[in-house]
Amino acid sequence: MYTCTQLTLFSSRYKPSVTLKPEKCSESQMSIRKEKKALTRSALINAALQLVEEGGNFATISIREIAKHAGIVPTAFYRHFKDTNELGLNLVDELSTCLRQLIRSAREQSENSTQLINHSIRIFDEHLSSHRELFVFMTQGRSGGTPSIRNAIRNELNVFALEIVNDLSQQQSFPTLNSAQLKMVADLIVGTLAYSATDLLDLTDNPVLRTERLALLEAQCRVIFLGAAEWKA
Amino acid sequence: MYTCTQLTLFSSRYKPSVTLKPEKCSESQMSIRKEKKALTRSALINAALQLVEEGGNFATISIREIAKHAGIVPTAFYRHFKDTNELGLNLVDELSTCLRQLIRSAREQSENSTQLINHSIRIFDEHLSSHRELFVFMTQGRSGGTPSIRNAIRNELNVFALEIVNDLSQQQSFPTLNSAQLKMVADLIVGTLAYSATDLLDLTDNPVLRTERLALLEAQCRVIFLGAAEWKA
DNA sequence: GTTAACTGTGTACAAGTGTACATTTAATTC
DNA sequence: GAATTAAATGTACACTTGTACACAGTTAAC
Repeated sequence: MYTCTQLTLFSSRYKPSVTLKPEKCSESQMSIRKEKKALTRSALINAALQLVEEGGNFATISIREIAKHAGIVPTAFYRHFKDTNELGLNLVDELSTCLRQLIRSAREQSENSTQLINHSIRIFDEHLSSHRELFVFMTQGRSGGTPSIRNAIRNELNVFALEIVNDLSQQQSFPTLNSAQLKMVADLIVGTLAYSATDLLDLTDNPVLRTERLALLEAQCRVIFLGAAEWKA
Repeated sequence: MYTCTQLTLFSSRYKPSVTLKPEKCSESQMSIRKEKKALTRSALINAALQLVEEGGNFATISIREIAKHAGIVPTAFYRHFKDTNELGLNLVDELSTCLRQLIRSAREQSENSTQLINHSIRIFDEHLSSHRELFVFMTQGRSGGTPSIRNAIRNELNVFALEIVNDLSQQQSFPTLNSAQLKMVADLIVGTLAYSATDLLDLTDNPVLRTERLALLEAQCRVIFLGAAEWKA
């Protein structure tokens, strides 16, 4: 249907795999030492995410807690991160990769664009479930993180919105809108998704209410699309 | 233009003044003791809000910190609240009053409904500034608070949305929508406002970007209204 | 006026925190 | 193989935290 040509948006940034596996580093063979370091590093990242998912607030978890969960001694933490804040910024990088995967999955499914909203929301939902920890971190951090983390997350959501702008303009969903107006609409969509995320993440073990919430989100996206189509300067 | 007749929604709940003054308790003359207690109680509440506004995360501030800022000894905290969580639930009550004032102000201004969105957003903006602490707490707590605080905030935002439904139906803004559909739209509006709040609160000392963000919010609300008008089952 | 109730004080302690520093262990380099 | 480098350990210390407990000072009740 269309090709991914927004290289300019991302070519400058490398992000590690979101799978959080021990950083395979595929082609380049690492030295054993660096390999082990990368291993405990992602153990720390995973420990932090796990603690966040288990109900902890990222702002309150301590270096010692993280280190314990990662199976290392507290002071070893400093070999990898200066701070919990610095670790948090790395979590944002994981989030970035995850969001990009989300966009890619949504694009694959959107061949038949008649049910575009349906499809996209289902994919969003699946990502919420399969990367719960990251999205809990995202929703927490966007308003409750340190200033630098808040900014980093804001930035990722902005990039996400720009991706949506790209898609909307390539599919000519709203021919009457210029790119600034498309961005405005995309921001509204992203905001609505992010806002819903908080609710959905809290409904993990209540399938009925969760489905209801998803239906609400879908209707709201439809309203946004209807409104965007009607927009006049 | 219209009268406030949604008594059924609120008649069962009393909320203290949001001004956080020492709980005047107007008509009933309190005993001196209870009066003093109420005084230090709101000193604790104000201390917590101040700490939150000064950049602290509510989840991380300690009983000792709050007590110190309130000018009492740490252990005296327990005479008023069992927990920081219990204090947090009281902050939600303050928030509730604040949101109700917001609705009321918006209604007073909405006599000429031609610029309804403009007016409402300006009022929203003013409330964000004059009750910064409460809204910082709200955005933090909605996704990063304890489960009970998250629920309490969710509940308040739901009540807020119901108020909007009330207004929309009384003004017959969208004659084609039934009340469930109006609620869906109101939730979208509330979500968009809440999402924007996080951004706006971070732009307090950057008037230029702040104005931009407000313009974005206004455009987005317009999209929502356009879409709601176009909605068909 | 005495007694009882209650808010706020002061002390105390065990548990948890960040982090400096010296040490051990293992991989890389020569 | 010896020397070097770096990751992880272990110990240590000065905080901060929540909270139990005994106490003091005031107000309320009788």
